[in-house]
Amino acid sequence: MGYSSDEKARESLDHAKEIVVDSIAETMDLYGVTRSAGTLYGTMYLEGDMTLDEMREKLGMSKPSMSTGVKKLQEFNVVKKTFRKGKRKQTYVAEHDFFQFFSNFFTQKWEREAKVNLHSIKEAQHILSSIIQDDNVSPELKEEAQEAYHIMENSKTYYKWLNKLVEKIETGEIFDLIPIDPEQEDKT
Amino acid sequence: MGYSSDEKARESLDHAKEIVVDSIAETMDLYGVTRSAGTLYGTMYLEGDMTLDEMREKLGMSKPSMSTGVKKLQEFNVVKKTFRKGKRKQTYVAEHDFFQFFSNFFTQKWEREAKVNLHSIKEAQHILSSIIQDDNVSPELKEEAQEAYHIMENSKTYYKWLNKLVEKIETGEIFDLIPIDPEQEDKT
DNA sequence: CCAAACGTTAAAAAGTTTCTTAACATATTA
DNA sequence: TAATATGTTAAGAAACTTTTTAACGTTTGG
Repeated sequence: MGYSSDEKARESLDHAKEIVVDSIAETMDLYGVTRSAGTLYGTMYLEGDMTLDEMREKLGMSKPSMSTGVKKLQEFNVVKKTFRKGKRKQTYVAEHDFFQFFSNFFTQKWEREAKVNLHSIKEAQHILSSIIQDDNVSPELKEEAQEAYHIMENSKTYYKWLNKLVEKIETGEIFDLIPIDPEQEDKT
Repeated sequence: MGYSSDEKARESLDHAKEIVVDSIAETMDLYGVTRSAGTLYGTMYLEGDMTLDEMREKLGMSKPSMSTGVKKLQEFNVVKKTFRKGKRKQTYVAEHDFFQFFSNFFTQKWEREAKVNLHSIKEAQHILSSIIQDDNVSPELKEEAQEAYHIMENSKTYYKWLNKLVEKIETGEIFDLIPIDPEQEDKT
């Protein structure tokens, strides 16, 4: 039978994976992804495509948790449904290109940030304009309105830049500007 | 006495500010900043420097909440202590340059992400190497270890790129690569 | 066509975070 | 030095989120 170390090796191997999965979960937590969703992503990243039941067994959690977790990850565009030939169960696969992950995750948020804020600024500035143009308003209030208007106007520059950044990322142009370092030797 | 619209104007003005503050809070929420911390930042952004008591009054919350909220924002490097001459109370000021905000906020997180994950990968790969080199381990396990090793090795490329991105942002080089659009006329 | 499998939704429970009140330590000024 | 102001810490309460158990509808295979 041989392979006397298999049991220990299995344990070490799982432990090694765990270290990285935890680490991924911890860092995703920085961006507001819950720990369990992060763990789920990390696990799928290392284990390849999985069914809900496989996830449940691996993480020791309930199936509905897996279902909602996967759904949340799908919303972030970092997990997709797949089909495993001949299998009845649905499988899911994690985005395994971190550059794509970065792109999907952040551009979605930045796009939203720019859109939401530019919209509010428009609305607010419309109100402020009325105040500024109203002759029955005291100079003090007018000035305060002017100042707020100006601050908002100023911030638009940022949101426009953010949209540019998003575009550069979505087109992949960002990787011309900031090149990806060539991979080095696999010194196993 | 004149300025017959002042009362209404005050209300409109506050409402206009509120719209933008809410919007800022909502979008900061996307990155894992709590709603109240976001509101605090937004308020300080529009109102200028404030004392804890001014914040408390403005947001209708307790002073300890303001204290911890400000502290959290300081951790993100987007709020700083200031001194208001002649005043005893400490004042705080929000980073009012959103480009600086972006820089401070994201580079901190990306730096941490790269550091934490590269460290775990190193640790995990060390374990995996032992398995791969152990002749008492079955080929199946070895292969699995190899595969995990390879995935991890591969992901290092991303973290290195992230560090490059951080550097480009910290040095401001990013704004040569993706220029900030010149501001346009203030068409009040 | 029936029985089992699968995934999701709903409601309840558990856990976590945020907020407030109260107490405390430090600094200021009268 | 005493009294007050200021900011923080600690403990408890409230609110919110996550997780689980249970139930439901749909699909699939015998």
